[in-house]
Amino acid sequence: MLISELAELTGVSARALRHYEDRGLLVPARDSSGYRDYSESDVTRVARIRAMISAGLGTAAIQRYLDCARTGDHGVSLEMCPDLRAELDSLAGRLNARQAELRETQQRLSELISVRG
Amino acid sequence: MLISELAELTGVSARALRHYEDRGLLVPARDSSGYRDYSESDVTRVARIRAMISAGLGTAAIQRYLDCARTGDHGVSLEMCPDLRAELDSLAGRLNARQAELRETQQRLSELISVRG
DNA sequence: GTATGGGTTCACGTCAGCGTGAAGGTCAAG
DNA sequence: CTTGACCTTCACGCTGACGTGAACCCATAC
Repeated sequence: MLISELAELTGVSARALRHYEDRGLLVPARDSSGYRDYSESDVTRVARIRAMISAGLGTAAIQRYLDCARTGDHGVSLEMCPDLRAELDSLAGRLNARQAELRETQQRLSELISVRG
Repeated sequence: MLISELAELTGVSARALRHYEDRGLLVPARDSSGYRDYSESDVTRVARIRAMISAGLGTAAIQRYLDCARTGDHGVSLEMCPDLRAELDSLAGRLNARQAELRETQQRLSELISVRG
């Protein structure tokens, strides 16, 4: 199918799909005139990519682990690959750190507001 | 005093101090040879700048409101300027939104980890 | 004189996932 | 033939507080 069709089906912009190709996440076939030709299975592949992005994974990490992912009854899950567990734990740690920073920022902001001059 | 001295006193890099000057937040005098010549009061001014940055304010907003700030017994506080209240409330709203997004991300990540394949 | 250890002003790099034209080829329809 | 709606490949813009050389001036000690 054409890129606009896959974009429609997945709700992901055509630009984003091209971006995924640049990152090596989703490399479709090409027809005789150079148009990208996506398969049906690419719909679920895009879903996996989106799930991992929304979980905070970068495209580089996604490329390393995308083939560990599968779509099950309860949404997207990941078959364990070596190092994947560590990578995810690391990411969770960074998210927690960011969360703590954000709370600090909110705290300082509220002080700035409430203390008054 | 020289830029390196102020940097040492405040713990802010010389590059950052020059950046603040570019943004119009801290514009020191110059000596006969063109060197930046900071005053003692610039130490507290840098503290105010850092406090506002760490509260999530951008340099543009800081420039508009820096002179509303003062250093009191309980840290940095802000004298109210017109529009400042609204600006801070707006910022607080964005921080809350970011916080919510982050929690969503953490949620999706934990699902990715716990569901298993 | 010169080897240092400052200082100065540009100005691009960083981090990242796309948005957004720009310039031009492809193809079904009027 | 000519729209017009797609497609293609660049390649800069965005968000923003700095990091990091590059190339050059200033001052002090040797």
